[in-house]
Amino acid sequence: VKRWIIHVDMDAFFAAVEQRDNPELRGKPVIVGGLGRRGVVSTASYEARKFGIHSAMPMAEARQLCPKGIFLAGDHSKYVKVSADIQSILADFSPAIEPLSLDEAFLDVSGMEWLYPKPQEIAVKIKRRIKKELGLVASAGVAPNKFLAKLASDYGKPDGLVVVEPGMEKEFLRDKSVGRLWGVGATTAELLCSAGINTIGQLAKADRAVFEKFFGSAAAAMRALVVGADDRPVVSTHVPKSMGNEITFEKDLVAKEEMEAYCLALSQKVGRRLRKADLIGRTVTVKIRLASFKTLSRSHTLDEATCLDEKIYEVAKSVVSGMELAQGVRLLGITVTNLKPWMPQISLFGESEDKRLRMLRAMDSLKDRFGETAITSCRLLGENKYT
DNA sequence: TCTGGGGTCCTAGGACCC
DNA sequence: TCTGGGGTCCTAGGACCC
Repeated sequence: VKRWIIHVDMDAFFAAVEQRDNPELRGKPVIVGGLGRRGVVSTASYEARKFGIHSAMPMAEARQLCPKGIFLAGDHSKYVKVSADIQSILADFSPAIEPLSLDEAFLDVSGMEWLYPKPQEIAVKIKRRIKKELGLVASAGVAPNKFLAKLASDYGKPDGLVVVEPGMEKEFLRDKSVGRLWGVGATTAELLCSAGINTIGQLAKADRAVFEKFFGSAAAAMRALVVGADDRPVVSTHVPKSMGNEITFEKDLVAKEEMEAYCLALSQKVGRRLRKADLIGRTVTVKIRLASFKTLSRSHTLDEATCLDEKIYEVAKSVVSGMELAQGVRLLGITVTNLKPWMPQISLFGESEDKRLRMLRAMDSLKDRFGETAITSCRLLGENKYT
């Protein structure tokens, strides 16, 4: 039961889209990310990477490294559209597509030998079409499973196409660092390093007890992964488990009233997204990051699931007002979990809440048609600096 | 150079029920 | 009279991913 999985990953996606759409940016260091005081780098073009700039780096640091760089806020809705264009190209090659983010996806292309004797022919065609039709460069990895395909696409970047043939798994993995393993991040990699384990090859030689110690319940899966075994299927249907929005302030907040105003704006954002997705949720979680960077979360589970702004806000507000905060607040977030589909046929709310839902949906559609500023609640009038 | 915003999954303690 | 054990839900925190 041999599988062939392709992982397609766009090169420097956001920066590449900006360079595509503005020829003056081509060949130059372009950095897309937050432009505010506390912004971080989202994507750096390859020209910018030469200066040592990379994703998640604070913008201030990036500016130090490359003062002449071109710094852009980026345009998320544009990237969503380009992502859809990429997906529709992928859909011409297999119905089994699993997007991982806007710029990468897995494809299961097993059993297509009658059309393409070799799976890399599919990857070549995909790369060619993305280049020709979208003017963008993608890297691809072709392998018997997801883990290897993802590693392979990364290995050839940029403009790469790397195939891992069955039987070559261990050799391909041997010298890769343990941090490349799925689920091994900075914390675990550091622990492994301290134990003298730096490469996947070294980890593969370790005995069972070592895996138990470092990975606990994931030990068995990890032992499979280090020898290149991974039977996770490509799953094309995704059911969201949570939906949330958060904001980091330019200056830390101290006043509770200000925090509550942001709670309202965030609740409205989350509520609208829930309604758009036809979802309702029972648990509201408020996330607060203090000036010290210590992060707190407080959640409350309702009796009935909701997608109404004011229900979410009510919980968020009471949580925030009840907290004793000895420090300024640098981040505030609201997330709704415990989600389930909202059935338009059945009224899940009382009559007045159904009415309120119809009102909110009408406002949603006005905003869709005329823009976010088309309509605002009285509560926010005069305070729209928060939205 | 002080550290974004969108998520997923896991753990562990306590409440609560039978 | 001084004490069980399993299952499930809720909550808080943390690692990890792009």
